[in-house]
Amino acid sequence: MESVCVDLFLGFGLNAAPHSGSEEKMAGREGFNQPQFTSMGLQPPTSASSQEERKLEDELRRISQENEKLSRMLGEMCQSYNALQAQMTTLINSTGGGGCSGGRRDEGATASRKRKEEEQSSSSDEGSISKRAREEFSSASAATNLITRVHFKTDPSDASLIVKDGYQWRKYGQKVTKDNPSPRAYFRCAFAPGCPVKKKVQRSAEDRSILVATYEGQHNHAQPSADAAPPTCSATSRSTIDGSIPTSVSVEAPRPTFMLDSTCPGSKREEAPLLGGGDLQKAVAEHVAVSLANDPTFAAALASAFLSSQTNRCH
DNA sequence: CGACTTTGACCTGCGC
DNA sequence: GCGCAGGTCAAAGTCG
Repeated sequence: MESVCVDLFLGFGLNAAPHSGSEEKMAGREGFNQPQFTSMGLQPPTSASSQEERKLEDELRRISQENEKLSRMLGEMCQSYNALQAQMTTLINSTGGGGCSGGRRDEGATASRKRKEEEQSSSSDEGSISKRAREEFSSASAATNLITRVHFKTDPSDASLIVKDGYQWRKYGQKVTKDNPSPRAYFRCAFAPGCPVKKKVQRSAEDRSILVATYEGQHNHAQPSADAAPPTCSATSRSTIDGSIPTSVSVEAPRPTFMLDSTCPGSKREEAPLLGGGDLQKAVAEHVAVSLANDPTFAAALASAFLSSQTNRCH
């Protein structure tokens, strides 16, 4: 298990000093503003500051401070996470690799594994080969296991458990589960032979108008159609596909990873668990950039600053 | 007739 | 070891 700590001092756009973290730089208005405008490709205001500009500066300063605060909080979280991880490692080492219940579970897993191995070694027909191949695929997908849950808002009168997400799925089973009266449908990716991705679709127990799709694994092929988007895409684009609207997306991973809000377009949801170090940081930066680009407040402030700088240049 | 869906049976893991 | 629940298989049915 590797520790994940993200340097999230957002060194783009609004904050001109990504790694300085110094408050002195923000103290002086000149030192604070100039790099920002130049970093955005804008000319700094040439005339005396108008009231609007001052307002904007205040806003920028406030955002920067908030940014710094969040970075500090994240740093603390990383520290406590690493401390917990260290504690867990020492605990595991001291107990010889597992507790009572875990040991029993491991025994069971070993037993079933042995049984599987026996079956594999004793059989040699084609049926068992394909079965073995499937098992290998599923274990391979388990190695990079990524569980994504997507909630789709649908018409409650529509009883179908079909969620069109751009991939081709083959239904291979349906089951009524204990915790939910509505049946759960099981799908396998049918686009590429050997694609390990599976999908479970079930209506929410609380709200029957919501379809909960659980994706397991990662596609080993490109997305089949461009018009239909994967679950990462915006609700508006998806709602045009089949009328079902994803209301929220969550990602679960077997080891600690940085979670991205997958509801935003352009975020790298499915790649998140594989990322580490520089890639992770890059993805985070991209994600934040996209989020800011979609933030109407930020866009308005940017437009206003641009207009103001242009007006000042003309005068 | 092939591709896809349905559905009961079977398999597997886990708790007791 | 037994029973339960979730997951998967595969034969039968359906559809274009």
